Amino acid sequence: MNTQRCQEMLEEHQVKPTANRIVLIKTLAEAERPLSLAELEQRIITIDKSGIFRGLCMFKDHGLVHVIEDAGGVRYELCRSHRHHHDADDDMHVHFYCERCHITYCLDQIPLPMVELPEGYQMQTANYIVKGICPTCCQLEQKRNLRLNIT
Amino acid sequence: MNTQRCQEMLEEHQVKPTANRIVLIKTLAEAERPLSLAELEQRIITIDKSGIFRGLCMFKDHGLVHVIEDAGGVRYELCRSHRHHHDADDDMHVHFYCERCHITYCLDQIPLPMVELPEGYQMQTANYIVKGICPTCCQLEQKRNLRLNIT
DNA sequence: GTTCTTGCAAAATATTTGCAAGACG
DNA sequence: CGTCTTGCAAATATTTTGCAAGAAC
Repeated sequence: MNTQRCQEMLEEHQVKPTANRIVLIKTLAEAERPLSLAELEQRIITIDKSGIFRGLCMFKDHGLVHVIEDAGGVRYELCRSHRHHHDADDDMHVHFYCERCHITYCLDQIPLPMVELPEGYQMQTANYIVKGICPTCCQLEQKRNLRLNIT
Repeated sequence: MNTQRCQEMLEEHQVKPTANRIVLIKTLAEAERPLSLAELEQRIITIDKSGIFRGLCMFKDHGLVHVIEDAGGVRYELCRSHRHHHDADDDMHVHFYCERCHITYCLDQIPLPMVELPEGYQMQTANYIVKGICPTCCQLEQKRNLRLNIT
């Protein structure tokens, strides 16, 4: 996503487009998966972690990012939906957390299956995280097993 | 769950039933919702937090507890399924995290909707957390609004 | 000027480990 | 004995805040 578009996106969500925020949203947009605060820190050496943190809080409050909690901690992902703020949005998909390599994958192609909540519960958002072994780690393991059998 | 049953449960899962572990599993069994390490610490004053932590790790490794990550951090819940260890188990249900009171509710009656994973992903377990406002907080808010209107 | 934003340092939390003493068999 | 378990303290890691300097308007 180009700088121009990032700026627009911030404005659409009533967030003043400062230089830092544009960098932050751009980084999130370019990420292939949800990133933790620490990962964002690594990718954005120009902004202090407290600045990244505060930016993420602001984005969260304005419905710009999804917050995903998994075994690796809290991760942030740019929200691509068109609704704003705290409404349930239409860009929710399943995530996969690999217990081996600790990467959280977006399964964009799998929309969140909806459930009927009991009376009185009001949904704002939801997270569906499947945990297990990712294809890469599966393959590695298969190779390793093969090697062990041969030896 | 009585002490006897707790002990059996541990043994069924190949965990040596020490006094501490029986207390821990009993506390989990009596909990009406998944508990965090801090909450367990409050409820079990006789065991040090490191002991609780290590107990939970052991239980996790032996398939005795489910680990649930939500906006309130990591929580543990006794697993009532019959399968052991790392297999996907049959006691998975949806949870609801209240953004207002920060309580995580078990929606026991709602089983986890299953999704078809892309080729190569191997599921071990899954978490589905719906976030929003719980019935109690909803009601409180309605009352508050009512009051404000009258005033 | 006034308000908003930022970086730095530090505080507050939360999680995890080392180690020695004790329990268990 | 030798192994496993436990409590305590401390190390790590993570998240969050206070504050003063600077930027934006």
